[in-house]
Formats: sequence, C-alpha cells, structure tokens
Amino acid sequence: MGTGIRIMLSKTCEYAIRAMIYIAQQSKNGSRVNVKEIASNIDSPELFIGKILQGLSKKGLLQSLPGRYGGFYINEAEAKTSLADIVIAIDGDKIFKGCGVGLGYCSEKKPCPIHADYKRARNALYKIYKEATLWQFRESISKGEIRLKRE
Amino acid sequence: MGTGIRIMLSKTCEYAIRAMIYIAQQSKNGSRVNVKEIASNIDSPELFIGKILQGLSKKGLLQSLPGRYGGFYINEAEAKTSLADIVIAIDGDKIFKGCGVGLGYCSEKKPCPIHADYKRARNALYKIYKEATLWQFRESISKGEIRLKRE
DNA sequence: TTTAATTCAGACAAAAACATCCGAAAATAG
DNA sequence: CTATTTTCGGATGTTTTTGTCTGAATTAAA
Repeated sequence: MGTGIRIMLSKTCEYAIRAMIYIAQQSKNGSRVNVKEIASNIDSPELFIGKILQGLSKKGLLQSLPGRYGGFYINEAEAKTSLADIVIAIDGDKIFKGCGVGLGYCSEKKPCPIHADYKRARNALYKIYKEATLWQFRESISKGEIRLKRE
Repeated sequence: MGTGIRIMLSKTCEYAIRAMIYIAQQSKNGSRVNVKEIASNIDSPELFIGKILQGLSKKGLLQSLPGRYGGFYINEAEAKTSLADIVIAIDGDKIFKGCGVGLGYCSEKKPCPIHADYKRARNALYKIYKEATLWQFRESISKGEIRLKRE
C-alpha cells in the first residue's frame, strides 16, 4: 500500500550521501571525479546523480569544474559537512520536526499521546546524523571498513 | 528536491492511524461509523480512506459491515492494536529495519559508521509505536486531550 | 586554435504514490 | 419485497518522485 514510516532515506538522499562520501574520499589527494565514475562506484543512475550533485554544488556543499578533465571534488572545509547538512540541503529542515502521528497542531502545549517519547527518539536520530561527517566516513573507507555499493 | 528522511508517516499511514483512532473511539458504545463521517472527522479524502480501511479490514484490524446502517467498527480485542501494527499492515515490517545511510550490505558484521547508534535510536522509535495502542488514544480523546483533524 | 570530455540547464519520460469514479453486492427499515 | 444506504472491487485519473535526453557552455590538452 503506502510508504509508511521511513526511518530511512529517500532515493535522492541516499544517492546524495553515498556520492558525497565517495567524492570526499577521492578528493583526499586532490583529484576530481566525474559523474560516470561516481555512478559506477555507488550504484546509482548516472544522469540522476549528476542532477543531484549540481544542486548540492550550487548550495556550496562541494566544488565542480566543467570541461575536459573536470568533475566534482570536496575540499578540506567541505569534508566537515554532516549527513544532516546533506539531508537539509535536499529537503529543508522541517523533516527533523513534526509529530509522530502526523497531527499538525501537536506541540508542547497540545501534545499527542506519544509526543514526549517520540521527540526524544527523533532528537537522538538527528544528533546521529549531525555528528556523522564526511571526514569520518573517509577514514572508514580507507581502512576498508565500508563499501558504497548497494550490496 | 527529494523527500529525505521521513521520521514521519506517509499520507496513507497518517490517514490510517487517524481513522483507526477515530473508529476505536466511536466504537466504545458499539456504534458503527461510515467513511463520510470518518473522513470529515479526520480531514482526509473520503474515497481514499475508504480504500485504505477496506485493506485493513481484510487483514482483520477492524470490522466492516456493508449495507444501510453499515460502517466500520473496532471491537475490544482490536482496540489493543498498536500503531506499529497498523504501519506494518500497510507497508510490511522491513521499514523497521534497514541501514541509516541506505547501504544494503550493512549489518552487525559489516556495519556502516553510524550503525550502532542508529540502530539504538531506531529501536527506541519502534518501541514507541509498538507500545502506543488504540485503547490508549481512546482515553486521550475522551478527556479532550487530542484532536484528530490536521490543524 | 582545434578537439575531446566534461558540467550545466531545461525539457521530457517513467514509475510510484495519492486520489477518484462507477457499478455491483449486501444489509436493513418499512 | 422494495427502496435506500452502505461497503466492495476494479478501473481510471492526478501528482510527486525518480530517472533520461539533448544541446549548449566550459575547460584544458595537444
């Protein structure tokens, strides 16, 4: 039927995060990567991840250079970007708020039955995404601890 | 751009949960409610919530009776249904699993950098939905503590 | 300066989620 | 039994998300 609770990412966010992690890793030695290479290394549709990165580039989350031998890269400052930053760049920050049952009026003053517990759990999740930086993932990849392909 | 992390519900789930809470409340005195009444009380598209409830009825989460003076209702046993039960009926239980970064291979043996923290937060959320029953909401509504309309 | 390889921009296309329509079957009051 | 009101089932329509195509602008090597 529907899509339900998605304590997971939209495709767009998943692709964006994986691509950013990959680019951050490849940028260590200053090299640029093009969308073809990115797509094949993170298992994503090539033209789609291109579009997504163009958007993130406009917002200053990474650098891009057109033309031959061009591509995308992430500098030292940008490697401090958190997963929460990426999510917010794509969808805005309203997704880190909101009622657990979808009631618009729900608030501290008029809480729904699960309001307090839910808020605590949701904030914990936000903290996790906020503290996870590209830099941190870069280390993990170098050690061979993680892969960016889907399987 | 995309949809991002949705620590919130799809429309379908939101409608389903609000409708179930409303029906449970109205069923206290044994009366049935029809889709028109449900839709107007929870602010949802009438024909759409009808379809959703038909599905939940088939799965045994509530009762339905066709014909004049028919409608939907929830008996005492069904009032023990949790929000997690509703979500699972609509989308299956895979949504309560899955990696926080969307990596298919991510597991205890091959964890992504946020695996452990994320799992803890996700499980806390599941617990909240699992422990929130229709019965519990029924009490809150009677006391006038919550409303089911969107605003 | 030419050429090849790339990002960029905007239109287009496909798939999934959300929502509606219509006619049939069922139930009940009168 | 009849009339009325409801759910049920399947097709259809709309909107959002996801994914693709095409051509122009950009860059640097040769």
